[in-house]
Amino acid sequence: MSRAFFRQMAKSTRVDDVPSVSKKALQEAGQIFEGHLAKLGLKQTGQRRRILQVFLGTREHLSIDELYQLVKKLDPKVGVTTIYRTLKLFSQCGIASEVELHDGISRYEPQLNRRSHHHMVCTDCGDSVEFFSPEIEQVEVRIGTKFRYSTTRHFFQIFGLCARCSKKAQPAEK
Amino acid sequence: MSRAFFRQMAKSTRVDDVPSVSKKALQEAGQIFEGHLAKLGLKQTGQRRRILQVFLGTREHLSIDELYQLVKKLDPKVGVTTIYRTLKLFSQCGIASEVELHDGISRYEPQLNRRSHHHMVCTDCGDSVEFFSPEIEQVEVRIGTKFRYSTTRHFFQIFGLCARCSKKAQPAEK
DNA sequence: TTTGCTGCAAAATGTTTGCACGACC
DNA sequence: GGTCGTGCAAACATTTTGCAGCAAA
Repeated sequence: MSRAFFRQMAKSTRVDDVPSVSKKALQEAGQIFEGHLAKLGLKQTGQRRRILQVFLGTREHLSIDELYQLVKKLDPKVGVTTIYRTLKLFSQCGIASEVELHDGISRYEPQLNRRSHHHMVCTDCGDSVEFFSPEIEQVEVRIGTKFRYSTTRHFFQIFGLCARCSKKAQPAEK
Repeated sequence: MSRAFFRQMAKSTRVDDVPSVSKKALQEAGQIFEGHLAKLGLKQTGQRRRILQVFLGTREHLSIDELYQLVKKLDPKVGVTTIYRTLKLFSQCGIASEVELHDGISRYEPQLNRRSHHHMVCTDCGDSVEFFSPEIEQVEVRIGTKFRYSTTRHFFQIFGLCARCSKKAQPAEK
């Protein structure tokens, strides 16, 4: 029963511009998503499958609109509304995580593929750097245990000025 | 020259509902702000002074509207627009930091008073725990150095289920 | 006196909602 | 067949912008 979802997804894969996903990731996410839908009494649909597939093929923090554009290449008939609603579902079951980049736009990225990477964002020019940090994982575990939370994810982001912008700001500083 | 700002601010303080600020904090922030304005060739105004004063008296992540309501008690004539513009200035010079609580609303909190505390939030019931973690500071420093960013702050938040909610969820899980 | 600031209202942006039709189970 | 999902358009909420009068330097 749990495989139906994945099999159906595999069928609908064949558009050039849409990034491709590894079977394994697709299967893993498909199962999680299917389980989540079942738990809530929701249905599997073509749109949800396609959005998941496209979404999993991405890496960078995607705005709703960017994902919308990508999905439209695979299925021109989808509406933005569906993207919003579906991403909310992804978020709920841990397939997607929301990334706030300071620009007032909601951004999401796949959570399953990419374990724990974080962003450092320049508050002036908006440039960002990606980094990894195992300590952060450990903190999540430690704090979770301490307060008896079963943790699912975390959000960590550093803000500051990138080299260029801080150079620009320095001379005027007294 | 650098004290004028603080002195003027002190004068305008006397409304009951508005949280009070310590002189020290007010002075420190006032100087930073004044310097920032000077650097950009901007002017000191009564509104900016009052907004700073009210803002410094707060602790929790404030939405623009919440701050707006507070400021109006002190000065009923201010407009929201001014709050937006002024908070942007606070942000720029490190007096305020933006806090994204994943609810689509921009929130700010004083950066100078409160050092590095974090939250762990239950995604089911919304309950939250506050905790401190020195490792996180270290990561900020290390990553900042590595990529030549001059960091000003970070945001760290853990998500999961609190003890009660995870107990509730267990039995249904297969 | 010059330049920047303010508040208002209008505009722009991002997101949510109501609804009729269509798809899934 | 019943329920849930979809896309559209309208509604909503938040934030930004243009502008005329006001205030600080």
